[in-house]
Amino acid sequence: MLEKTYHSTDIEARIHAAWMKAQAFKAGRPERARAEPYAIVIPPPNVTGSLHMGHALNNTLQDVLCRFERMRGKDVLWQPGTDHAGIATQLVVERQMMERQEPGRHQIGRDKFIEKVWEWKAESGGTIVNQLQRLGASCDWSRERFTMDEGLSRAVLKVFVDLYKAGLIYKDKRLVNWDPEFQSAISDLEVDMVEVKGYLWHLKYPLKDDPTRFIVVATTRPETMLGDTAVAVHPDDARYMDLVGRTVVLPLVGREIPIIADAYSDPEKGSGAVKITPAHDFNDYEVGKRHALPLINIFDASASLNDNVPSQYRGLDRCTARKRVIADLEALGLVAKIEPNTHPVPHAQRGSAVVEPWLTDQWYVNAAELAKRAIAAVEAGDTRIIPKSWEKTYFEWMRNIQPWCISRQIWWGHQIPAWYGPDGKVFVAEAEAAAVTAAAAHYGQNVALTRDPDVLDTWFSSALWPFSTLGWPERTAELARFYPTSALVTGFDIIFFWVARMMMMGLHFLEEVPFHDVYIHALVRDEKGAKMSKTKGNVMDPLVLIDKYGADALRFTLAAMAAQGRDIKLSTQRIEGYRNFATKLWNAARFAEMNECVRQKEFDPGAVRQSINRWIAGEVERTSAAVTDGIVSYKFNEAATAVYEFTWGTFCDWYLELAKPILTGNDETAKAETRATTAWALDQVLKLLHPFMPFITEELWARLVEVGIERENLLCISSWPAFAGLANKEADEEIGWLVKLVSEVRSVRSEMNVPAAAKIPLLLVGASKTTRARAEQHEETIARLARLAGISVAKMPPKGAAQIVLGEAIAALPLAGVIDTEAERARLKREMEKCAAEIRKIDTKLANASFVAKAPPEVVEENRERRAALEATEHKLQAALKRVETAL
RNA sequence: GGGCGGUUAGCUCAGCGGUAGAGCGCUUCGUUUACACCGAAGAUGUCGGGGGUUCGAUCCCCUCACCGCCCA
Repeated sequence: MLEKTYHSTDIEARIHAAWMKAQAFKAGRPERARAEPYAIVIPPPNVTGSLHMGHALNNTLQDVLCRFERMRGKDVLWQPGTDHAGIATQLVVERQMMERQEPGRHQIGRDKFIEKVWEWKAESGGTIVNQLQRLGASCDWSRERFTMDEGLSRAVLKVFVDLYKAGLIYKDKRLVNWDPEFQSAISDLEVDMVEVKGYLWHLKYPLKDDPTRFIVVATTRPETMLGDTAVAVHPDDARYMDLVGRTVVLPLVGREIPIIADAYSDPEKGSGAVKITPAHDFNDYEVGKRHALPLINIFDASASLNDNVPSQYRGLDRCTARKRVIADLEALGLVAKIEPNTHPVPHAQRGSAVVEPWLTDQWYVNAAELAKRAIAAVEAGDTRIIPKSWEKTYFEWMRNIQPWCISRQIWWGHQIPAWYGPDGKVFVAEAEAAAVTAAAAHYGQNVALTRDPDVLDTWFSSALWPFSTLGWPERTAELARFYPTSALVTGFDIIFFWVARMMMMGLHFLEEVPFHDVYIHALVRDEKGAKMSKTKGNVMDPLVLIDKYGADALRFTLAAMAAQGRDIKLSTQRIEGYRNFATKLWNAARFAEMNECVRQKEFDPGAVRQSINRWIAGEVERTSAAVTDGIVSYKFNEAATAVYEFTWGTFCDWYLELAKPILTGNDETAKAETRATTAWALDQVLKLLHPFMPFITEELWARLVEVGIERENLLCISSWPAFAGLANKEADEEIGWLVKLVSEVRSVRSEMNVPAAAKIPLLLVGASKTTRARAEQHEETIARLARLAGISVAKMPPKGAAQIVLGEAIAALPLAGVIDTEAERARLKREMEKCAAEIRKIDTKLANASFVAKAPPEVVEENRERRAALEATEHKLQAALKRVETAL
């Protein structure tokens, strides 16, 4: 016997264990060898990470897809794993070493340090994997991968070497985002623009040929003036026309630098003239390239001033340098103005150092070349981006793609397979031996080689994820079966980093897109719409919510709110509502159990005779179609809503209520059929709900057959409901009438303040044969649901009766003595007014000649029919009102 | 500055050419043996403003306002 309330915490771990034991999520189950494959690779979470709300949404949606397709009979591979998160992991381990007051990484050396990282990984890495399991993620956990695994590392080496040989990887000196604290290049992804309150300094640079004349430049970073190599003005800026081509003498430095004309300079901003520091600003770098300006690097790796600046500034850090430069310029009277200014400053996501654009030698991927096919594939529809609006973002980025800097000056990661000879010549090979051989051939003798100390960007290995996890570069059976994968589900913030790069690599190395569909979902925000962040303290921990409301409730909430193109503002109230929904389902199952609604083998929903059973079968059919449509079109909210409404609003509110009189009655045939139908319909609910609420449905699936026929399978590998021909017009109309009658009677009772306990008679007036038959057949049910004493037929409504117009008939509730006649009169009047207003609206339409002429005939016809029906109702109401008024 | 998205019931959000919907909250009633994490009934909307297209606009187009995000 089921308990009265569903307790998620009691069952979730047990159900998860059952799934694991049955290996239910293993791809390549033998009985599905011929089934259609369906594959999703998880966007690998960071190995140092823990589950946040974004993961919860992302993985809920993937799980909905996977569980759904698995139930549809496909051979599903949901490939799990984590990435090695080079910088984040190295930081975590270094911090830990520091806390333990152990020697730093430079002291213990690279190999020892890497060992320590692996130790850390073994102990505390991948907690997110367990957390995903708590969410119910049906990944094939036996295939879990890590980007630093041997096989995946081999893939990285091969890709690097192949791309190098193809000239698509090369070394270059360019500006990169440099983290001076961490002393590594970092990716754009790892840079956050933070609005910072600072100043705009207006500096005066004297003209070389007329030191009494100055050009004023405005800057937020005055210390970089030591590296200026030009001043730029807008070509159309009349104020400076005569200055273009002349030179100024850079104060403090004494360097003579040109005044150039470049549209980059914004005449509206500051003074309209801008200093150009090509080695320390991305925009200036581009200007420098256009005008062949020299690049003067003034910082060392820790962003302190180097030997390229006058001696008094050497060795100063950025902050001190700024103060000194300003002080010195002020002393010279060269600061024209200082105004407060808020501007974005790049900060490193990890460690939050101010990022410095810095000129270094790094390895690059020629992304523009690889992007060509990635663009074409989306244009051709080989990969669909859903919702389509994101295509634009994808194309925009791909068409303006910059060389991809892939080297990082850290230790944890895939060390770049490049070796240098004594003269600096580079030998790229998958293994050192091959590099040595190549070097020997080149130099004509054996020479000592030094390996490039840098490692590759973590994203470099993540880009290979859709095929490296399947065994590539080996041509494995999994690769043949599951590549290209079916879908990738991710947030829009990483379209560029995952989607774009996976596309490039997949197309280059496998000659096929990595996935057919890319579903881009929204961001989860707090209930006020703010982005969740640790600093704001508004993060909602999914695990806390799972503990409190159950994984099913959290998942259902996320899915139900995952409307395309809109962020999710999550509130606990909503989760609570879906927790209640789980309890509702639990109690419906409990009711079924108490009434011995036992599953029957060979039950045929198309063969039931009772109208409520025929009706519910049709409703199941409609619902399963709606849920299926919703999921296949990635409209998760529509699918979730459809199954919710059916379960609560149709199955619980009406079907079970209508079934009660039969289940407690004496018609054994009807009772047996209704029991079987209830069991069947409940099974269908469990199935339709399973992708969203896997735990409770799996539990009920097992518990509902404690008596009766055993299940052949766990719910998660049972079959998805797909029916045709169950809908029955007659039954639908009959039950529709019944529902309407009961609702109207309840409504009138409530409005007339009839005490809930009072049982009153109902008289049908002017009812057709069909109506009378329906009333007779369902008398007991109607009486029970509407709390009536009985139903009979009458020629006229008795005096002082409340009257309900229902189709051709009037249902009269003789309430003489109970009823407030004046209230009834008001009620009828209100009803009439509503009718009349509708009729007026329709009349306006029908009186419009062009509406009748131009609107589709079926719309015109529909309006005519509606009008006729409304008019009939109005007449009946009119008559009813008259009767009430004469009684007054 | 460029681009994208939003503005619908008190709140959170669906809908998106032809009778405005849900959940929560609110009001009233109710312990009818599945469920008070419940049931029944009810109230609440110039669908951001202004133009336009259309027989008809919450929905399509233009424009303005406000909010948010991305890029520069």
